[in-house]
Amino acid sequence: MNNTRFATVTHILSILAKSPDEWLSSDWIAGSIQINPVIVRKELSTLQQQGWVITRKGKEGGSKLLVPSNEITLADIYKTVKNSDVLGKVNLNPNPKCPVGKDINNELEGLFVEIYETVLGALEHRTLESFVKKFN
Amino acid sequence: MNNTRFATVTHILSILAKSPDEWLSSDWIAGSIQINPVIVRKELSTLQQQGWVITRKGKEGGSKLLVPSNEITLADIYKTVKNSDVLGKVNLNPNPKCPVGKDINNELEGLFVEIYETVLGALEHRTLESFVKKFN
DNA sequence: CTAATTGTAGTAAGAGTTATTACAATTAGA
DNA sequence: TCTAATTGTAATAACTCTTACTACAATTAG
Repeated sequence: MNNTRFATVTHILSILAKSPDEWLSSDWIAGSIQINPVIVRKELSTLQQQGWVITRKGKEGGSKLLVPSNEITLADIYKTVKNSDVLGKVNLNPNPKCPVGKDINNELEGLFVEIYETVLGALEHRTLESFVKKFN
Repeated sequence: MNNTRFATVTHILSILAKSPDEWLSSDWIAGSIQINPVIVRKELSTLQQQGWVITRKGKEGGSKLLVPSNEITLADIYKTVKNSDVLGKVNLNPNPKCPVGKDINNELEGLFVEIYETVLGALEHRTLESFVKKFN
């Protein structure tokens, strides 16, 4: 991955988890991450689609966690933001007349799945709750 | 990662491993991957720096493996081509006045290292030799 | 009614990726 | 020695992705 979405979403969720009873505005959250509030609103929109967050419009609006922080794992977050494979992409048209070219994409894609599952395994046991405990 | 370098380098090494006694030209290799020969020459240049490949210029030139294919693991290849972390990048300037912003980059970077090592662990037991056995 | 806030479209700057052209340097073999 | 094939590498272009930012309609509390 070559973006900050995992970091941004994890930061947003951490802040929400620290104040589970307050409606926090996108401007306030953006001020902690020091990024543009529009980015925060876009990520909050995907977090709503996940069912993790509820958002209220208008004055005194903002967002809140809808799910206990021990029910969200870092693996869940990774699944939500992942947009590329750990080992990158396969080449589009390897030559089918070559013994290697003919089969390499099958082999690589199998490997990509295996590595993806390995990463999920390493993230599954870590919850948002345990991640947030480190901040005071 | 968001590029094809792992796939390309693995393809190049696989082809070299299949014909360990021949000098294979970048054009020939490029024809199997169906990418531009200049890309292949660039990757061959990094493979020479690794000490994995020897290249001969001029007419009848080309490249050959310099190391037995059971001494190169997919983890070695990943280390060579990796240019981003599995979980992406941290945000550049989280707010130090916020308890989360103050420490999140340390936490995330520790996590990134842990995931990197997990991926290496999953790739270490796979050699180029075993990978190449699948092609005929 | 007012002020604060979300939702979202549109645009722009910058970085990274791949393909491609071009050509000097090198080398085997006739 | 000459020729043809090949590597090494710089330069450029097209394309995609990422982030920042502006703008503004829609919503809502007080």
